[in-house]
Amino acid sequence: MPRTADHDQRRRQIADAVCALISDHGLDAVTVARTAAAAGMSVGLVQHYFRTKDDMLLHAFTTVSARIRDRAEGHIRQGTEHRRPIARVMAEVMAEFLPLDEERRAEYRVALAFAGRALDAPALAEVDAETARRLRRDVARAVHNGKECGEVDPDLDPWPAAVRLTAVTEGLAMQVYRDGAGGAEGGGAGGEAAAAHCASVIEAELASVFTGECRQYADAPS
Amino acid sequence: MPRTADHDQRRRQIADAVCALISDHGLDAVTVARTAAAAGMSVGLVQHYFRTKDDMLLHAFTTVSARIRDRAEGHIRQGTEHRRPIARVMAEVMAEFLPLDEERRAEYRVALAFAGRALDAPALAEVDAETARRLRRDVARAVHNGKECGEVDPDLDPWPAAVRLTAVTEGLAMQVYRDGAGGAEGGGAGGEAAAAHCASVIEAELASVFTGECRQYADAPS
DNA sequence: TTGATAACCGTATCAGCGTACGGTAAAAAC
DNA sequence: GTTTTTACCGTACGCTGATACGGTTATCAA
Repeated sequence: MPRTADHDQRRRQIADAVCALISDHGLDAVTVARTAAAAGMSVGLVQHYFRTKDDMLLHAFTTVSARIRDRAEGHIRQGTEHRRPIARVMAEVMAEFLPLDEERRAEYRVALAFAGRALDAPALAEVDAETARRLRRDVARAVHNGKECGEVDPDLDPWPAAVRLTAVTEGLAMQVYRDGAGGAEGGGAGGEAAAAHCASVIEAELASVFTGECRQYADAPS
Repeated sequence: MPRTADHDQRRRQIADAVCALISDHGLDAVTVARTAAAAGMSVGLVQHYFRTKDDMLLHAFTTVSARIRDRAEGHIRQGTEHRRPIARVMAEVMAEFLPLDEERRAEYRVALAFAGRALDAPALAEVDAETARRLRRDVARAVHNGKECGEVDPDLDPWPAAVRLTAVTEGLAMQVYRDGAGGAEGGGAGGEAAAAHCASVIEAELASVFTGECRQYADAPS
């Protein structure tokens, strides 16, 4: 066998370049040539790993979606392992989706750009829908689990609750992004005020679902 | 003075063509040539009314944003004139934003496409932010008015409430769009089930803000 | 009637895009 | 070393897009 290279590593490298370009200059600025330059390779090599530009974009979107998903699921898994109150874990997961620092803002820009293009690109739309479905499913599961330990009213239907919680999260993310873009930001004080503000909204929303105390498990020590 | 033409009518005609193209084939499919064809005129005439393509898109976005805004504000105005319970009026306004029928779906596609492009087009972003601000302001006002007639707890801060209500609306719109796109839809039964489902979520959300009965005004006769 | 001005058209121009393709270098197998 | 397969490069090609521009027609003022 001839000369070898780490296929996945290369593809990730390209996907990262795509994301950086989108975040910095928008999806329209993503060309194969620019992507290659940003990834520090030639146009031909990009073609070697992705037959078409659409393949490249799809892989980039799949990658970021997976990253976001994993972060959320990891949060949940760790929370349940440590037997922490579900409402607390959910608060963290929801906050994870808000573009409050520059890193999440970048990620949000990428996600939104792809969401826009997904309107007439079924493959992208499917990825988008799938991640949304999984998130909603996870939240619904969390609410359901909340019943068993007494945080949630046993008569509450988990599905509408999950829909509500994911909806406020997404909607809040949009508002945070729009407001943060225009003016305040810059220093950090404005951002933190916004964070506190959001936290209170999320808290209010969670309080309408997680109405009881966690009676079965004690909070983790640290 | 020479040959005259209705300037605003022409510009609206072009904006409509842009929106139709976006809704049918996405923002990337919008070219000056195609827009001209869709509007039934020549490329040169489009240029006569818009110096650049960006001007054209900006005007189109401004137009649709204004339309959406006016519809919402009209709803509110009419509701307050008829002395209807504020919670009912808000429910209608929020439902107005959900892409439940094909008309709103088309509008939603246009709005989302522009939102995506707004990420690196400050002029578009400003329009987007402005409409969001105004909507939130109107909702906050409605909540505030709710205090005077007894529908809202006097101690409730209208601003976080408005943020919550607009956030769920936006988030719900996204979910409705994504789910409706993939499978069910088609007939209308699925869509109506989704509508009922959404209504219950909105109702739950409104119930957590409008906790009292409207004691000052009677409901309108018809 | 006759300019003058604005509405309107069609096309040329030029840049930037995605992709095809021929070529080179390197590493594994023998 | 030779061969073979793959990683990788640079460029040429075809196409499409936005914009520039010169020309034509219709209307109003004089």
